[in-house]
Amino acid sequence: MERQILHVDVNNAFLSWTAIDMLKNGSQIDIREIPAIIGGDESKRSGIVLAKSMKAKECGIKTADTIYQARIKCPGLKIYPSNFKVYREYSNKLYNLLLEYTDRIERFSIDECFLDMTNYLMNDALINKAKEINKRVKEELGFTVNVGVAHNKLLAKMASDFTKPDRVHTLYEEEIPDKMWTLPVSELFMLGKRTVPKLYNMQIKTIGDLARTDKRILQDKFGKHGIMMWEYANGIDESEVKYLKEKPKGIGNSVTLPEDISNIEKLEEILLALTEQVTYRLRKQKMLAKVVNVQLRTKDFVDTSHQRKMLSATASTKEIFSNAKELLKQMYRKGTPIRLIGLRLDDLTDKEEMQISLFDNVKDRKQEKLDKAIDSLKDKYGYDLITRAGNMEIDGLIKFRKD
DNA sequence: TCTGGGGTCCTAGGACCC
DNA sequence: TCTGGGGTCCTAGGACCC
Repeated sequence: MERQILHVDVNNAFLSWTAIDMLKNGSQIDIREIPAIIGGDESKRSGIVLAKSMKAKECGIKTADTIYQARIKCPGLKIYPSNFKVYREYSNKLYNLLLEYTDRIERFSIDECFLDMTNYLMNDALINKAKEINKRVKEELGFTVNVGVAHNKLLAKMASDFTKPDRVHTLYEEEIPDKMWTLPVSELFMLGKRTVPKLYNMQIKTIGDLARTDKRILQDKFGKHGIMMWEYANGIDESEVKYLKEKPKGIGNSVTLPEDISNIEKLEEILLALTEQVTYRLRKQKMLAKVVNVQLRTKDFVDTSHQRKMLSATASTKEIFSNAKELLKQMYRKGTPIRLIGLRLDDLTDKEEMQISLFDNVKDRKQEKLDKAIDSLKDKYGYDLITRAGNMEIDGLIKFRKD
């Protein structure tokens, strides 16, 4: 049976949401109407463009440009900081409105949703629903969305990416040659800046070129990725709308340091603060982790990571930190200036499913109680006030996250 | 005054086993 | 004297997404 899928994509999400939040707080200007961006903080060495207004886009500013580059492209550019708390709020408002249409909604990111409307509607009725969503979001929530209408997720997503803002587009199978094959191959979902030049060398320049390429040639050159890109180019995608909330597969946190650090003791202190934050989130998920991963980025942007599988899954701050510390020691070359340090936990399992380990001992249980006690203090008095690193300067680097 | 942070999935090579 | 081969697990790194 043919499926009916919508993809709802907020136009310039971070910028639009910042704009209406500012207006709500009495701002006289609508930053959607001027050359403006949402950017990181250059003084914290995270100065990149997160979102741009149409006028900023006309200057040639692209997402992930450095703010430095953006200012050169567009003198007089206005720059505003991001505020994820606000973004989550508006994202939830959108989600709640969409729930009136179906509960089969996959929140693909903070500003994108897939809706499975199969069994609800025929083509024409669905297009009307898409138009209604588009109109209602604008009138009731104050920002605009693009809505893509198709028979699978890939085509719905490609459709919502056509002309912007505030539009509804369809992409049915018979429309693929006109609407999709004519586009440059770089526009295809999952084709990034590494793959596109390789395709260009093979004289594959449009999505149509890719669709007409022998699948086996792509498989030989790109493996599984090659099969996938061929299928996508031909509009084939059987993946389901994942509307049930899934547990995370990994949890991590990393920081770009205010200045490069070449001192392992200092790095360890930051690693402890990261461990505290990540294990706190892990425990909130009621999960245990088996794999610990430490990432370093040098001042020259060389990334390395080392990971280790522990003998048993754990959520203990102490246990995970001791593993992380050893990984750091093992990979850090003395004197190397470090720009970024990160900690990730992978191979997560639900805590309930864990058997009581034979090696479970009094000491471990004591640690668990300690973690629990600290977590509830954090819940009660605020995350930042209760940390083991106990160093305000470092604690300030690691942001509290409410997942 | 260059170049974020949080994820997911895949690959390739080595170790080890039968 | 030549040098199996499949399978799994582990680790490091890469590609892509928003």
